[in-house]
Amino acid sequence: MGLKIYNTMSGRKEAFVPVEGNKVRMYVCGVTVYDLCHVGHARSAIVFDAISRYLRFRGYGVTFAKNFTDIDDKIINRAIEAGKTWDEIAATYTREYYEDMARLGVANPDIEPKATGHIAEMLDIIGKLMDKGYAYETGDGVYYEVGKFAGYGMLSKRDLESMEAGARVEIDPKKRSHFDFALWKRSKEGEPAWDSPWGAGRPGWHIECSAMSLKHLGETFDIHGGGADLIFPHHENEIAQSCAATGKPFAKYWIHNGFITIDKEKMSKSLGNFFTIRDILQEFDPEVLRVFLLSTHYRSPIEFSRESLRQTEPSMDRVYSTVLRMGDFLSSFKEKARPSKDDADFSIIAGSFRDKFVEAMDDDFNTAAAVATIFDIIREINRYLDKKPASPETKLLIEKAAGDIKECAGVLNIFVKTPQQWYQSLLAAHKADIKEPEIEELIIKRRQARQDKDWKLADEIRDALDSKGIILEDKEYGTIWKVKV
RNA sequence: GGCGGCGUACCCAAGCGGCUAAGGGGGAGGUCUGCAAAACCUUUAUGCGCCGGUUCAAAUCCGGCCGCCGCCUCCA
Repeated sequence: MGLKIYNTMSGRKEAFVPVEGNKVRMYVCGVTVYDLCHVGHARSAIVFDAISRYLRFRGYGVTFAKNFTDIDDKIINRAIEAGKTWDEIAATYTREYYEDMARLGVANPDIEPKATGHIAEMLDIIGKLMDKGYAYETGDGVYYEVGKFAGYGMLSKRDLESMEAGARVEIDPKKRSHFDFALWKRSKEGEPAWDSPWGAGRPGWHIECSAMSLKHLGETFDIHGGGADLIFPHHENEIAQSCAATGKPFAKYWIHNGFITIDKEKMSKSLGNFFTIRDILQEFDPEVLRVFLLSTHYRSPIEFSRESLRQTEPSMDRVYSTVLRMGDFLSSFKEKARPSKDDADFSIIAGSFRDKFVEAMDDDFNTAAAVATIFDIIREINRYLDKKPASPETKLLIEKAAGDIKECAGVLNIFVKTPQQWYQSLLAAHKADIKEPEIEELIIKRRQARQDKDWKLADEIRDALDSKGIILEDKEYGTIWKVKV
């Protein structure tokens, strides 16, 4: 069994076979840098980050490109509102974007092209489309004539005729069809502009992705992704432009992530029902958001709420507690028993973990099922350690299990902190009314009380900490603190 | 109107023709513990929106119905 990917183009899962050898070239539509990102953007970024990491884990040589749309009407409008220049706005929100991504554990793609850095390439494609008769000029600029492209609608499964019938927007009389879209927009006075054979102007939205993917990944590449709302018209238009210009197939696999909803409605800027990534990270550890988003299959909608994020915290705490337990166990391990049936049983279970993880991810990047395999192995480790194993096998088995978890969870870039970092981060995220030194102090005080068998005082200290959201756990080697989740 | 998707326990969520319907959260009972916490064990859907049908076998396929959502305008 190999990797299978749901291809929007065919509407079904297909065996993944790269265009060339084991090289994978993928392009994902990035953000328009005119405002802070919301959790919908976070989902898309995290999903494709996990996909690219998994492809590498599977041994593919991945080239991952993700663009920035750094010139468009929203940026221009934002600049006017803010009394700044369009490129200042783009620079500001590009910087903010990187900050958010870093916190969410999203790696930078290999190539991060910007639209304004590819004007020449865009003009080249527009020229080809004009030469081949797919484009025409009006007083406003250059338009792509969708009726000329036979395959138009193949991705979004719609035909021009039925769309024309349902069109809800008034028709621009200069365009030959309502669905014709701008390749080049002639600029008005005061607007940013680049020279072109069709007058000074700026590019239409869709052409940038055709130009950048073509330049950096070639005419035909493996994976093209983005949010499901980009299927039409953005990706449909990219196909029309690219295929018409090159005469070659464009992307082989189309991957689209589902939306985040709030009260069942799509989270979006225009509806105003969004949380920015910043908003959420004020209250939650970034990894909580990441785990939450990866706990649902990437194509399914996710109903977003703080309540759901709060449900994610204890589940993660379970993993970190066990990581801590394994560390403690290994550092104090003493061999004093012969191999037993417990060792053998655990060996079999632990040995299959990695395969199960891969099986889940191979099935169209089923991160939800993959995360579940981590919880499975966590339970098995605890069950095994509860039996106080101490044979020569034991140490190796726990080391291997810990290593496998680290590797597989690492592919999703989750559970990568140390348990201490996790508790400290939770302490901050929960805005606990107590600092670490104070907690340590109280733990020492309580230790004395316990030695004196002053259970009343020991319990008072514990209750006091509990009221501040701190839980104490008495272990063989001492007492540790955790954040109540 | 056209196209697409969704409805699985108290909550979140896998499963997409065949082992007793994953996993997490929560609840109940138990083991352990000075007491706790954590961990583990047992338990919590004879059932997968409703009604029919196909099949030896259906959350899973087909038809109808109900409810919800998305795209068709910028949108991750």
